[in-house]
Amino acid sequence: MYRTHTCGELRAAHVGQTVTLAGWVQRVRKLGGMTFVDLRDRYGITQLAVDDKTSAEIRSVVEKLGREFVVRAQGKVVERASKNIKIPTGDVEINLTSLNVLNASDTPPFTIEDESDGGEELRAKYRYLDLRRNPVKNALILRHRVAQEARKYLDAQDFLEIETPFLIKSTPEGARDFVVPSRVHHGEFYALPQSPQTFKQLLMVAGYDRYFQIVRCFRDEDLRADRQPEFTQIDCEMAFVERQDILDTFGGLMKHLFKIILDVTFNDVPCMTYADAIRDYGCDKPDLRFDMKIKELTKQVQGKNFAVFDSAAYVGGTCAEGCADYTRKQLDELTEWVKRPQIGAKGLVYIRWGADGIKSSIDKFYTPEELQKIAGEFGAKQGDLILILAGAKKITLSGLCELRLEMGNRLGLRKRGKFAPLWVIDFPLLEWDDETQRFYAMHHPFTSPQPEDIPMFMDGGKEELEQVRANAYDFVVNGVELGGGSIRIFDSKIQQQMFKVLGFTPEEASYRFGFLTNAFKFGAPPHGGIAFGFDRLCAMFGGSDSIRDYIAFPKNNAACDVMIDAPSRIDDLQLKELAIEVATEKE
RNA sequence: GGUGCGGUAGUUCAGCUGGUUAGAAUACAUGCCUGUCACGCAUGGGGUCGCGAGUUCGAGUCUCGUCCGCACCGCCA
Repeated sequence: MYRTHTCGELRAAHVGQTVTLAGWVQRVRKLGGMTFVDLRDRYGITQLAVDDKTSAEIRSVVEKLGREFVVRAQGKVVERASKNIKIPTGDVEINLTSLNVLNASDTPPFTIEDESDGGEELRAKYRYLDLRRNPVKNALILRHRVAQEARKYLDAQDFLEIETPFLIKSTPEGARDFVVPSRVHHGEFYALPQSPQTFKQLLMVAGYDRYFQIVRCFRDEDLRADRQPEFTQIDCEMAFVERQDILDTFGGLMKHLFKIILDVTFNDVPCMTYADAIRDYGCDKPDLRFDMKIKELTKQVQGKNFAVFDSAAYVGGTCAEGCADYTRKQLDELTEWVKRPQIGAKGLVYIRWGADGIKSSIDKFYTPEELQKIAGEFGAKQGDLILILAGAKKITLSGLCELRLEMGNRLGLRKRGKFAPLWVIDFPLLEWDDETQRFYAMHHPFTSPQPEDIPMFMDGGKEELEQVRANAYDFVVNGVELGGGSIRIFDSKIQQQMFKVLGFTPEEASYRFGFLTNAFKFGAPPHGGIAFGFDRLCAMFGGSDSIRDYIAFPKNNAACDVMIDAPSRIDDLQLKELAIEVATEKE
């Protein structure tokens, strides 16, 4: 037996016992006549003590210890002469009776401490060392707990966890697929699932009316701090449900997880339509921890000879409370901020309601009364600063969304520890793409239109189709999209119309999705579902904007695993077996 | 595909308008130290300033290119 206890469990109550511990050397402190060794494992740190009463043999072993050596230590638990209240095992230490080095270690390239001296790149390369650090370890423990709690909750509600295949068929819609060549069928390819979407629908046809899976999904798109090419979803589907059943069931799951993981209680999750979200917040995932609603001013401000406003398709603003004391320099800096390519605004108009009355950057064009009226739109009061953007509607609204979030940050309104959950509903079903001159499904091609919009969907023209709302919903917390889903189409006539609207010929539709439409001929129940971004959920629980530390072995910005050096070339024999030739060297 | 920031000791960084032998902290090594727990003290080794061109009497510093990392835009049904 390598050990009798872990390095995290010994307390004063164990004093007098002889124990064996095994772990990694965190640090050796030599004080001349005495030496202390911090021994670390997953569970904690226990101090080993060596003094002149310790055998010479042990002392010579201790002499040679280095950081991260793996050792096995045997000895008696004793009460410390000077206790360390900072760690749970701080009342005791081990008087060594035996010490073996199980394995030496090279000096690690960065310190294995909570505040490591290692940069991100280095820690990524030595991820197995980074994983020894508490912040990463705790993130993975948190992830484990969230997964277990989600399973427990869903199991108790009769959901079955069923695995679906990873080697599936490429679908043309949506994100780029990761593709796997077939050795047996030259020139043919599997795709890795972007989500188990069609399989969970087939499970509904099969009668497994409550399904879930904590499952890896793959999308070959560029990365972000909150986006990895392989990521994990809590994927769920139910049969014989309407939208409200889904919102209740999975709002319940979220409530449960927030309560049990963070001890945060929220009441029923409010609903907001997509149209309202865009109108009031400029985006489909508003951060509702603070107000600062966006107001449209287009009609009100036009016709006063201010060309910027007169030529704009949309003028709108937001009110930053208590910011009237912004200096010229701060306003200039904010103007530069909105003009960055990421925001893309042409400029920034302000109305400042200071102690000396209302001043603005557009005083030439608007009377104080007119400015006052604009201020009134926002319910502004003395001391407030109104920020206005103008331009094309879509880009201006998204600029206002970013500006609102930025001002929210500056005003400290986006507090950690505060959670504002929200259902966003009634998304548009379709999006027109000018480049390819066709509609794309905003969610996916199996999303049902809202029941009352079905007639419009079945025989509407382009204008009508753009108006059709989807029976889809997103779960948003603090401006982060944590999940989304929809009620699915189960009527084959509606599904055929969907394929037609998306520009598939019946032959194409049958080639791509025939397996699904065929299945639907054999008694498909009404069904719908949702998928939660599990990594994002964990990052939110852990208070991080980045999901990387909640994944044991994440990819870097360029989708590489720098530890194992993937992706990498494969040898010619492998290529030959797969009947693949690499066309151009990417050098 | 694009924008921004960064790349200097094992590591994290400083290094001003170009100018002696490129510094600090930490890590590492050695010695001293009997209650440390970020132990302390002393000494020491450690550098192709990412790479390649260019400007200059002279480049870590300026210019161009290139590679790498991070954040973001596009993209992500």
